[in-house]
Parts: sequence; structure tokens; C-alpha cells
Amino acid sequence: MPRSAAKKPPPANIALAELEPEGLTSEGQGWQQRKSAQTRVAILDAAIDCLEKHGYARTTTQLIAETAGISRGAMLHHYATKQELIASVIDYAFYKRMEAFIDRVHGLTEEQRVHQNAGMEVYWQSILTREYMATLQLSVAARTDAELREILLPKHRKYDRVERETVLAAFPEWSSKAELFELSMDFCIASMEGLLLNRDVWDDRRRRVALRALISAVILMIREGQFTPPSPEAYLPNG
Amino acid sequence: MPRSAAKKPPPANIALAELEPEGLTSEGQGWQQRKSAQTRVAILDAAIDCLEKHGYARTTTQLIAETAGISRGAMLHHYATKQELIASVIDYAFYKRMEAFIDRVHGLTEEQRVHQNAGMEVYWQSILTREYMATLQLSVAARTDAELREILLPKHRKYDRVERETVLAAFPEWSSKAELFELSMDFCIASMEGLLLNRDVWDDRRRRVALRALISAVILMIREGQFTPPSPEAYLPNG
DNA sequence: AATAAAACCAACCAGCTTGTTTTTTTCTTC
DNA sequence: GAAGAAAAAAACAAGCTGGTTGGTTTTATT
Repeated sequence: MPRSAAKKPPPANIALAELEPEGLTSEGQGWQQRKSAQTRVAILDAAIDCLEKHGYARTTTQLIAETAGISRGAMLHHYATKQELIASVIDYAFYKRMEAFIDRVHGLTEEQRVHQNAGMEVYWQSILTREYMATLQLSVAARTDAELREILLPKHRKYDRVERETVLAAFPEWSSKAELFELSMDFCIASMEGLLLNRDVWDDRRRRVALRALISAVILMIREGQFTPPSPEAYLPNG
Repeated sequence: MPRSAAKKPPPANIALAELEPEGLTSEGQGWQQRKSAQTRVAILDAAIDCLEKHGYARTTTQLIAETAGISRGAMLHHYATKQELIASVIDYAFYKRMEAFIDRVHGLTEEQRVHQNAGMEVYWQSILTREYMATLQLSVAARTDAELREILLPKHRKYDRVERETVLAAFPEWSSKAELFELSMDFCIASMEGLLLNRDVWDDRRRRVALRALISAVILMIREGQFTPPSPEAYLPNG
């Protein structure tokens, strides 16, 4: 029942390499440890599935165990409490998503990567994943759940930095304009998240058009240096 | 304990007027009906509070009743089931938010409204409300809760149309370019929602910069007609 | 081969949530 | 003023969740 264990491509940058989850490599020593790693990966993947399909509130330990194909007791042997499990899920989901992102970027041709701004499309792909949806569910839940927020927020802040480094490492030609690049990233992330949220209520055409507008806006922003608002702070009293 | 009942400004457009919630006017006939309306408003406001502060999953009937300052039995007298209550909350929150939006737009000078694009700032204000947050919580919950989705989705689609009409009615000069205006609205809504979600993890400056970039992008988009992406569909295989 | 440890499983308990039912209070109306 | 309806409160029943506990199988060690 355990799913295929995580592959091991060489970590693409230092910041990400440090975050590689432990105890999940199925190449280790004894049969027991290998089995244990497989089970853990199965549990984490099951948890991501549950988070994506049922949201944080309905992701019960029972449901995760069923999805993973093991008993609840077995699961609680590997992750004593739900908090512990969720913490591991956060790390696992982020690492897996970044890994996939890097893989996809490496799959681009130089032409696509530099001149066709395909990076944004790849990033959008990384947002359409189970892993990202699971993370988003946790983020929203954390907003109203102090306990979860205490676990998630520090990790989120750290991963925010690592994500910047990772993306910048994948597009080294922007290193000289790091600040502008990161502003564009922020803008891009926020907009794509919002787009993702409206997926259900908008039709396909509408989403496509909005996404195209977004990508165009970012390209323009990054080309021109920045937009020049007519009266910068005039209509931004608070927020 | 019941809060101040809803004021009654003349509805600003037809589509919105049809949606005015019933049974909430505290000017009606007998004392009992007035009291009943006050209690209902108190319950709905309490529910919005709870949704914003605790999320959908933790918004229990018990908690709503406590927040409203009444017993749970009293609440279930007015709204027999939780579904019924939530359905009313959706209507109430949307109507209240649109009402406030219209009020704020009417409060703008012609200079602000037309030449300074203050409409977007006003819209951002309407997103920073308890009502919007409560709605957002419901939206996210509905994604993984079939029962809730059946209640929310049709309302959401309807309100999406009404919102377009309402905003367009507030900015009639755009009627001739309705399609472009609505595309800009979509883009604006998605981006602001995403921005709202990242409120906790980003610092104040970062949010401000991203918001400014967003507003600038929309202004540019609406001025230039549309952005011209280098290769429109090239990097949009799916999504 | 025997002991220790890891992995796994099943049952239980306390707390909470929702919806129903019953009772009490308050207001309307004849 | 009294009967009846509406509103509010309280008590009850059934189901689910998370964490704990005790027991069983499998693997590692000596």
C-alpha cells in the first residue's frame, strides 16, 4: 500500500538542501527502517490527499490512516500527535513542491526560460498541485486556529525565504535586480493564489483570461522596472 | 444585547435591491416582530464574527449563540438548522458588504472617483471587512464540503453577477467598455484575495508594495485596453 | 535460541457538536 | 383578564474526534 518513495535528485540549492525531510529515505540500512520510511511517506501523502480533498477540519487521524491503508494505531506510532504529523506534512509538502518546480524549470530550454517567461507558467503549475492546495488549506485554517498558527507561521516565514532563494537560483540572470524580481514574485504569488481560490465559481475562459492578464502584467512590471501609479499613496490610507 | 438593526439607504441598483434580506427590518408591525428581527440581526452578525475569528469548522451553533448573547435554543428557534443559518449569513454578508461599498463610492468626489481611480481602494476596503472574511472562510470550506458547496455555489454565482452590475452601476462611465472593465475586475478581485491571504506572513511594507503594484497594473490594463503578452497561449497548456 | 525493540492493531474514554424534545417565559389578541 | 401563540431556555440523545492503553506480530541483537 505504501507509495513510491521520494526520488533523490541532487538538491538544486543550498537553502533547500538543508530542508530535506529526514527519516523518509527508503535506501537506508535495515529492512525495518526501510519499511518505516515507506509507511511514513504513505502517511504524509495520505495526509496531503485528505487536506486537499476534505480540508483541515475534516482531516481526521482516522481518515488519514484509512487513506494510507494502515490502522490508526500504526499511524500514531509514527506520529504521536496530530500536531506532529501536521508539522511533518508542512515540511514534506513544501520540499516536494519545490523539488518538482526545480525539475520542471530544468526541463525548460534556454529560449523558453529566458525569452518566453515560461517560469511563470511553471510556477502556476506548481500551484495547481495537491501539495500546494494542502498547504493553502493549512494556511487558511491557521488564520483562525492559534495552535496551528504557532506551528505553521514560523515554517511559512522560513519557506517564504527559501522559496525566494530557490526561484532566484533557478533564474540567476535576475540576481542583479533581486528586489524587483522579488516584488514581481510577491505580486505573482498573491494573484495566482487568488486565481486558484476562484477556480470553482469562474468558468474556464474567465480564468484563462485573468491568468493571461496576470502574466502579462508581471512581464510588463519586470520589464519596465516598476509601474508608476498616478498618485502613489493617495488612495492607500491603510491596508 | 442585539446590535443596531440594519439601516435602510435606498438600494443603489435594481439587481441588489432584489436581494435585500427579509425579516430583518426592525421597523415592522408589532413589538414581537421587531424584537425577532433584532435577534436575527444579532445572530447573523455573531455568525459573521465567529466565521471571521474561528473559521467555518469551529463556528459551532453554541459559539454563535454565546457571541450573540442568547441561548442556543433561542437561536435554533429562528434558524432551525445550521444550514439554514449559513444560507442566511451568506445573503446577509453579501448585501451588507455591497451596501457599504456603494456608500463609500457615493462618498467619493468626482475627482477621486474618475481621475484618481479611488474605486479600487474602496474595493480593497470592502475586502478588509469582517463580512468578506467570513465569506472567504465559507468559500474555502465549501471547496471541501459538498453539502456547504451546494448551498454556497449557486449563491456565489448569482452574487458574482450582481457584484459586477453593482460596481458597473457605481462607475457608469465604463459601461461602454464593459467587457474590459469586467476583466479588470476579475483580475483585481483575484489579486486582492490572494493579497488578503498572505496578510499574516508578509510584513506591512511588502503588502503595501504588492498592493500598489496591483493597482498600477489594473490602471495600466484598463488604460491600454489590454496587455499584449509576447506569446499568448504558448505557455498556457492547461490551467 | 532468547531477549529487546520496533511496527502495528483494537478497544476504550472524555469531550464536544448537532438536532430534537421538553419546559418556561413573554407577548398578542379576543 | 385569559387563552393561545411566539420566543427563549434547558435537557436529552446519538455520533464523532483525539489521545491513551494494552496487546500482538515482526525484526534486530546477543
